[in-house]
Amino acid sequence: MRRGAETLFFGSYVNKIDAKGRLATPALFRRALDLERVNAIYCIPSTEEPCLECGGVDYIETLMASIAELDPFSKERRSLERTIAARTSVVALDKEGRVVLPQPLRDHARLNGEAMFAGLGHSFQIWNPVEFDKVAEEEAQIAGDAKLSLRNPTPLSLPQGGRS
Amino acid sequence: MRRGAETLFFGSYVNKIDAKGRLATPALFRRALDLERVNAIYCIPSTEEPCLECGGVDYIETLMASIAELDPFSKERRSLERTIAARTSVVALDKEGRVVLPQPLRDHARLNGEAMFAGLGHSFQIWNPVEFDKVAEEEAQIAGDAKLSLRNPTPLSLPQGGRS
DNA sequence: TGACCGCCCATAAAATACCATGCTATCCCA
DNA sequence: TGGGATAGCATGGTATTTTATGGGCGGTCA
Repeated sequence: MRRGAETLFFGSYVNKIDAKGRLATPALFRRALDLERVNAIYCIPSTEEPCLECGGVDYIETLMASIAELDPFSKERRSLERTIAARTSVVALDKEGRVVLPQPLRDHARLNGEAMFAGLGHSFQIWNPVEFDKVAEEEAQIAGDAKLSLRNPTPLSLPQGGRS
Repeated sequence: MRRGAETLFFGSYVNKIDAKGRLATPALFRRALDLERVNAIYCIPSTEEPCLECGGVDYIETLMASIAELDPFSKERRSLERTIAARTSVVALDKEGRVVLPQPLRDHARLNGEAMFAGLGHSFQIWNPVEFDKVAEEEAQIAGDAKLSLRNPTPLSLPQGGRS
């Protein structure tokens, strides 16, 4: 089982979409994906934002597994199955690691000339860079407050002793 | 699991940044990093100061794990994931233990000719030495006061809570 | 026919591996 | 105790590989 930070998605990258609609997946993300197993990424249009929720086969399996734990006849389960499984696109990579996003996905994320990959750990998102910038600032504000409530907060800046 | 003082980051070091942007990681820090597992350091631009919060794979995993404990659908969690995972750069070391910091990181920490590594125990920071000196005096004052109130006045016991 | 898709190859720039040098602190042995 | 050998480290330059990006070509399906 692939576990550990080397299989996580970190950082953000802006790549171009060429005339044929091709978009290079960042090299670091390709390494985090288990492409040996399935040479594709799984994309779900976000229900809340103009972006795509994406991940590799591990990601979609984890998602489906958590749905499977719900009561088979519950309303939640059925609506989750519809909004997730049915809306998920499996997008294959070419030999150079590029994907061609189906038109509905491109529309949802309002993509034109370039696309931004934003790492989220076990998954990542694809954004129009302009749209991402719009939410980034407000985002940082919320995160700044939330950070204080973490059990293991980010190390603060107390310098230890002098310079040697 | 690697736990113990030999895996902690202590001391401060100033190294040069060469024409290609390469920067040697201090040898003692390299030993504290678990480079066998992942040959890289993880760098996050500090939201509060012109410096980079850095650590090895253990550091980022601890951070991500504490975020993972939050409600998966809360706004706080999403914001933290985006401001931390998406802003984190995974920077590989070359055979000599040097890193090349991406331009956005160099800009954030205002680095030019040289960079300072400041140990923080489980993580470390990278500063422009000049900027560091600006805050060092004030910080030493706070740390000095805090130490007086500790029952075990060792650097290891400095609470990670607040720089108030 | 024409839009589209999967495959192949080309290329420039950027990232990375490889090799070399000089300095410093340490060790060893006379 | 002193001085030469040694090992580790920061640093510098060069070669090789990756990576993002561009385009071509034949097949397919409506």
